[in-house]
Amino acid sequence: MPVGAIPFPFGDCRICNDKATGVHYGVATCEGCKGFFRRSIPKGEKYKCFFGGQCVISPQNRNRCKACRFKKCLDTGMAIDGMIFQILHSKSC
Amino acid sequence: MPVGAIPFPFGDCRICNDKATGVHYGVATCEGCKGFFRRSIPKGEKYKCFFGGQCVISPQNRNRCKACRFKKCLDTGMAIDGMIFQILHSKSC
DNA sequence: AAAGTAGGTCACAAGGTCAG
DNA sequence: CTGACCTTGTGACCTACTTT
Repeated sequence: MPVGAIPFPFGDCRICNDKATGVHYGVATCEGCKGFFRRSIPKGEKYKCFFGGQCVISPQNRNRCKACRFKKCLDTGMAIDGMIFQILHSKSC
Repeated sequence: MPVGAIPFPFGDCRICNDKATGVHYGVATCEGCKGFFRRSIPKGEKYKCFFGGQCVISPQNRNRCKACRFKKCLDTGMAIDGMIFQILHSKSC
C-alpha cells in the first residue's frame, strides 16, 4: 500500500458494517463476509434462523446466525454469476 | 475521443458479445477476449470444460469456462501468426 | 498527419490457503 | 468454520509501432 493511501476506500461492509476490503461478488464487503458467501453457495439452503429471522448482523455477532447473514448477502445483491448453478447440474466432459 | 465519435464502431465481440474495441488477432473482440487470447496461447492445451463443452459465452460468465472461451476464440478464427495450427491439433475440452 | 493494432501494465477481484 | 493473507487471472488503459 502506498504511503498516504486511504486504508478502506470502499467504506463499510454492506453485510455486517465491518470495514470493506473491496467489491466482492458485486457488493462492498469485508473478507469475512466474502469468504462466508463463497463457502455458502453450495449449501445455503440448509441454513436456518433460530431467532425469528430478523437478526441484525454486526462484526461481533455475524457468526451467530448463518441464515440471516446469508439472507442479507442475497438481499444485498451478492451473486456468483447466476446461471452457473444450473450449469453445475450438468455433466462434465 | 473526438466529440460525436461513435464509441464502438466495431460492433459486438464475436466471442462474448460485449462491445468490441477493434479487430484483435483477426477478429473483432473486446479488450477482455483480446487479452485472454494472448495469455492463452502458451497454455491453451491445459484448459478443460467442466460443464459439457457447450458453454454459451457472455460478458457475465466469460471467465467461468476458459476451455469454451478459448475454443470459441479458435473457432472464430483468432490467430497469432502461424502457431495457431499446432494448437488446433492438440486437445481442448 | 491520422487511424488502428500488438503487446505491456497493473489495480482489482476470484478463489485458495491454513492457523486458530 | 472463520477470515486474514496469498496467488493468479482479468481487462481497461497505455505506449510503440505499422500502415495509409
